[in-house]
Amino acid sequence: MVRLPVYQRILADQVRNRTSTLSSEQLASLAGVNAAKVRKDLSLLGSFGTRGTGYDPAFLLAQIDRALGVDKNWAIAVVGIGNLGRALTNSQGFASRGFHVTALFDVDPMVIGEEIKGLRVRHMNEIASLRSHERPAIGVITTPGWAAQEVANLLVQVGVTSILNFAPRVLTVPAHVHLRYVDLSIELQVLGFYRAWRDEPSSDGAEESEPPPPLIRSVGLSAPTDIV
Amino acid sequence: MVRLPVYQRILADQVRNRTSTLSSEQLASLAGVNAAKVRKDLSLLGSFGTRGTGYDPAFLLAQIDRALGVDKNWAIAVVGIGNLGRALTNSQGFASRGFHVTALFDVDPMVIGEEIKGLRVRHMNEIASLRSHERPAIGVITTPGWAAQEVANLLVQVGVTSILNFAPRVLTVPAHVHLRYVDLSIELQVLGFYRAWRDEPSSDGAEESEPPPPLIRSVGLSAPTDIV
DNA sequence: TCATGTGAAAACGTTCACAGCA
DNA sequence: TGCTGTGAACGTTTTCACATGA
Repeated sequence: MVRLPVYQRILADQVRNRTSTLSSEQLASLAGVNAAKVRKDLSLLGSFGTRGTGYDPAFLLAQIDRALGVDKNWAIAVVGIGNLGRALTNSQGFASRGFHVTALFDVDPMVIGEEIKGLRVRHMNEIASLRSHERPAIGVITTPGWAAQEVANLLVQVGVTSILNFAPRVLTVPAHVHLRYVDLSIELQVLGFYRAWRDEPSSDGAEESEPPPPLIRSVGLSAPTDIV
Repeated sequence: MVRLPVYQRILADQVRNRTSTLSSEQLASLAGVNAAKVRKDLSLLGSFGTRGTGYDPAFLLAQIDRALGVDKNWAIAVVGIGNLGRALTNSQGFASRGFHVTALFDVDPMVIGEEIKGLRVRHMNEIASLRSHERPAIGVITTPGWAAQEVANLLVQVGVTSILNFAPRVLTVPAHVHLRYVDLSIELQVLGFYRAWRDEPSSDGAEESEPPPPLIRSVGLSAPTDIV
């Protein structure tokens, strides 16, 4: 299931390229997984391929879009208009995935009033007075750590029940709120870890004699980040 | 293993707060997992807790740091100095996790020459002429999609064997290069998906009668992003 | 007494291998 | 013939439950 968005993007590419059919083998190699996985994944959505031929990219894409609820078009608010906040707001990817940014907040007077993508950055305190059509389903926190909890509180107050937190803070929210953490530097760390383990096969004399542990196969995003 | 960086950050927090002991239960609740998982995870590193009491945050943190190779201090190059590239370069998190940015590249004449964190942004073509002490172990690609493959080629040419790709492109690299994709909007999508499934319990009449699938437990970052 | 550390069981995800269909 | 779809086998991760030790 976690791979559906990957297939989605690849298929969109293929549709643009006018590819008429795509085998599980091809799709797998583009996605960097094996063919069995692709077939298993897709079979969970239904039987959308043709035996002996493959999949029709456009049709398959439509099925995945439906499964992923791209039609939902969630409203999201971004709080913290630093580099990452801007990157996310300007991102092309959101629209094509069923999200649109409806409100931007910060506390910095230098930033408040600025227009990004036609939206004026407002002071964080105005979160509480959001009008219903701007009221986000999802709040994205890209503030420094010290502000994150207060932002979360404000978002919860105004009825947000899903929060994506990029700030380097563990947040406390009511049980009904769905909270995810993203830490970009963990990705790097994993890469480094992986490298250390692969490229330097126990060249270190002082290391314990333990053989390489099973180690990292996929990384769950589950912790705060410093990138703001 | 993928959770160690999470524990790491939480422990660092606790050390700052002068917490003297921490039970697996407490650590678990901070990390958003269950206590059994925490104990299993930590037991793989060794027996660092005290029965009946818990763990000493500082000591445990030191063990995790060691296991994660924070001492390695990898050199990384960031290619593509847009919002995300800046966010990553300015990130506090890298240094504390054993990374330091040694080189910045772009193609935009407006950006080339700019100084960020004491590093001058250079033209992408200069990747090839990197001096050995700047030569990165890890390359981070935060360019638009169209530039990503060329950047990857240059990085590989200069001997980079680990690449973290934020660009919305599937890249081709030699087999010995370790490549990871990051897609920030997938996190949002997952959140939306999860919400759709939780908050709207089959209110849709036309939906298949299938009960909510097991669904997403952790998200592997494994696809390109649009955020650049 | 209380929380760790750990075998054993259960759940889960991946891979295999092939039947079934175009 | 060629590729999908899928049971069955396999391996890994998570959970359970409790013996162990401070």
